[in-house]
Amino acid sequence: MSSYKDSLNLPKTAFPMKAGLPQREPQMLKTWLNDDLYGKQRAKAKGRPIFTLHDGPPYANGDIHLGHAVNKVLKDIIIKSKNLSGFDAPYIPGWDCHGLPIELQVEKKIGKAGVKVDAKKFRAACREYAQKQVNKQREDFKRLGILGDWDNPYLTMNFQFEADEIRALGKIIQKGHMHKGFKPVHWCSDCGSALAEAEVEYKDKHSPAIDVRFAVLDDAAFINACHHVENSPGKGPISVVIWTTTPWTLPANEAVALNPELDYCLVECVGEHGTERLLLAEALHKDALGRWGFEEHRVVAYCKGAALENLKLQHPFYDKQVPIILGDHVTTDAGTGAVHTAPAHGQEDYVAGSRYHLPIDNPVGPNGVFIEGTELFAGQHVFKANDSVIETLKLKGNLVHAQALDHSYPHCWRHKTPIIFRATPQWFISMEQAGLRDQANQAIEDVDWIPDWGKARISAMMANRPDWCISRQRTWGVPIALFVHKDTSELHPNTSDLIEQVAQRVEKQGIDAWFDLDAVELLGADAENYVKVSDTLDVWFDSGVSHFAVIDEREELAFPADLYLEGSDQHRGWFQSSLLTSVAIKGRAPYKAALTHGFTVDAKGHKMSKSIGNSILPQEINNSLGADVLRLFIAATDYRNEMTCTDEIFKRTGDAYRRIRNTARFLLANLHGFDPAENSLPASELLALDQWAIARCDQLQTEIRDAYDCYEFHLIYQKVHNFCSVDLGGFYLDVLKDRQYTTQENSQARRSAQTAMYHMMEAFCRWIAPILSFTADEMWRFIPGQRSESVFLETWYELPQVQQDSNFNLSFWQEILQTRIAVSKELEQLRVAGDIGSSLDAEVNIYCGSEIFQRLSQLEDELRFVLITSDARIHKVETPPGQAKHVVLQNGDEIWIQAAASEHKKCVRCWHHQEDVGANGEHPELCGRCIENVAGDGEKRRYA
RNA sequence: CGUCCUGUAGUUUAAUAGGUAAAACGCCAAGCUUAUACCUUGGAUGAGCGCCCGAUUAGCGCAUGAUCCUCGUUCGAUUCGAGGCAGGACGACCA
Repeated sequence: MSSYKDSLNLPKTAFPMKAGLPQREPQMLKTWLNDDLYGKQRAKAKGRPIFTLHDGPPYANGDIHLGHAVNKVLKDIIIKSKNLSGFDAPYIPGWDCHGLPIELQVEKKIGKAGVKVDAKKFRAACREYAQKQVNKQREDFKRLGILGDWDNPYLTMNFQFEADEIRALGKIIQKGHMHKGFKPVHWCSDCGSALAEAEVEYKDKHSPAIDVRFAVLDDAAFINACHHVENSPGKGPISVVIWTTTPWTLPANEAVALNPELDYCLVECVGEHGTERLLLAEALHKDALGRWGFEEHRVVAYCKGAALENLKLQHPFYDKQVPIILGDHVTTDAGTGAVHTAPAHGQEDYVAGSRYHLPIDNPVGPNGVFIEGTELFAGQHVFKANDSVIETLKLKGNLVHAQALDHSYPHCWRHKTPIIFRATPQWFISMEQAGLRDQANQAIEDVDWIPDWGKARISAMMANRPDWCISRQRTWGVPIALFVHKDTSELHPNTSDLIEQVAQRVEKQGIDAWFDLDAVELLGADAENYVKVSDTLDVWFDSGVSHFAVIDEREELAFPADLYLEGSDQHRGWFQSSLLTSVAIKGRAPYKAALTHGFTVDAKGHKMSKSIGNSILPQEINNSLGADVLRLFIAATDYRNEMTCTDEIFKRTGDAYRRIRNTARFLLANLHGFDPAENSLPASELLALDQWAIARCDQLQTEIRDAYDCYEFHLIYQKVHNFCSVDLGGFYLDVLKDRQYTTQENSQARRSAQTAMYHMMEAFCRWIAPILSFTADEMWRFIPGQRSESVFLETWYELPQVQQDSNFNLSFWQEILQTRIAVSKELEQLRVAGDIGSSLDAEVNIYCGSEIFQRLSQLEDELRFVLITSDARIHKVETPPGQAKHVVLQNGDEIWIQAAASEHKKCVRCWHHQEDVGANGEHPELCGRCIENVAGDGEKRRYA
């Protein structure tokens, strides 16, 4: 009996069932890197149309998290699928290397620049630190199976990048987009320098809170503006009352802001100043009057804030007049609904002030002391000056009320002292000056935003954004390499040439070339009239010019990029900074399409974060399930929304992975002994079922390629997984087993099946390669036949054309499948009753009308193989026998099924129950078919 | 506080100019032992409330058939509109 087992062609393969990905992947990776797979891929793709996916540089600080993995893997899937589609799709990874977070890390180690170490040493330490971070992150990215030019990434701190960034700035100046202006920044008078947002912490502070009169100059005009006046407009001088907790900012007052929509009321009050009329927001007037404690008061008139725009007010202690302006930032949370506006001392005030073209005069010096010439307060520190201001207000009779208040206030994180807002000169890229906003809006139209709501999002941001302040007062950054006149602040007339000269030096020595530069070297005698700008560029400018410093510089990339792909936070970040610089320099967006993905969240839909402790590290998954499972998860999830990450989901993904792997393994195992060059059959000689399998593959391949082209990877996962379970496991491969195992090794019947499986394998390996990269390339080496060293050097597989025979077309097989399902249900009944075990223990009779009979009988006596029963007969009848089970198929066809255990003996070789088992004395345990296969010429199959 | 996005069985995803909401996984059971740490077949449950019981398993009854909730348009809404809830992205505010 066992001797017959040896006569079967059982599956055999060295491709392991157990993936062992955590161990196997690093080995595979080593091979890729040692063999320079990426370089070989580039060489092979040379001359094909270029597809440029330009990498957005992650910040070179800290370990990578799941979000990084999602981003990089999505990029990698696209790059790999584009290469398979016949593009030359290179991948140049990048890193963002300058900026505050690195400075802070380095400060912790060696101290603050300019205090404990000199700036040059500090920058060297930053460079070294950034490089270490890059190296670390690079290893983690590689581990995910991402193929790219890891030996030549772009770093924003590369000398060439730094030089090109300065050139890019030059171009933007040339096109007239830059201007110098003032902007209030967080300022610590103890540090004597600007603070970044991250260096500010909020604590409670004890401040004076005062209400101040701003007298109205033209009472008549004011009363006229009111929409409702009581019987009498009242008596006494009219004032607008503001409330502030920073009295020291009053010297810089340039306006009083009202909310245009808000209702204001004029209140006649009688107090120590006699009778007067005060304006304040109606919603706050009860609170305020309670605070002020007037003996008598009544409302005499009402108006909207909008009605008072541009009326002039008298400054409470200076001889100057300031306008009433309007702004939505004015609220009724506290105060009087009238906001004292000092553009030099507040972000909101600055924005409102620039809308009204108010002066931004800043009377406060870097040490927090009022500068010389400041009337009344020169030489006083601002917080000490609060009392003087209050005294002055009292003297002038313009103090309505004063009290103390505890509130949250920004403090310097180093000195723990309160900080101030102070207007300082800064460089801007103007949105209007040379029409940048309009051009950018136009450029947005020409980009394909995926998903499409990305367009609305970035448009809204573009419409609202203020001028881009590109200057920073930092150490680790690319310099704004400009010379300005020491008196006029004008740019040097030769700025364009000078920038190029500086860029050439930076190209050789890095940014230190600028900081070390003696102006005389470039300007000669003129140097004494000019100063070197010491500001650095905003790091968003760094990455924002990568289209200029990387895409234009690298010959393997093409401008504009076909695709930028980042998280949806980058609509405000990199997508925007890149768009603005590109439009400013080149007049168009740097990308044809911008694709965004969502963020990783936990089971409850909460964002993953270190502090909550709900984050899952990619390294953990690599080491437990393997990077391919992580990649499969990323592909299987619709990345446009938030991506939920839980242990259960990863476990399910692992299950799905095993299904896919094992299906491939079974295909490979059945290709044992098959050499495509020798043994494959032309499509026309394949059995009908094998032709169907190839046609089905072809159909699926079209769907998969479409899905790759639309970046809908989750559909690919669904389709491939369903194909493995439903088409292959549940049907084709199940049916094939008998033919594979029992027919002669080199028979047409078996070679036909192997030919189909071989083509299937070639195609299948490529389908999954962009996603399950390690597994696909592992598999690749087990597919028989001559082949290149990696699937990543290939393009999509061209499946042989099978003719769609009208008798055996897809709908025919659909009907067979339906019949099979119906028969299975009947067999299950027998199984439950204990009549049969395996389906081969049974035989079925199918009764039907003549039309269906015509179709089903096409398979002749091979129908039993499709049904995996020992016998299957079709009967054309008018009235079926009563005990047959009536079934209506999906297409509406009616059949009647009768199934029963076979009464014949079981052939020990093929397990079919046949009448002729034992008929041959030499092989008493075999059926006739097996005897033919063991001792004769071999059985013939035509259909299945 | 503003702009934008998302919400379908336990899980991941489908679907419909507005027309029966589907698949796979998971779960339970069986079969096979010629894919064997695999594979096949079948099945149930998918939302609530109540009853029975010492408790479990099971059983019974009512209502109802998985598109976040509520309204609206419609013969008909998962789909269109409005409002809410929850989560997310980005920003603003704290005078």
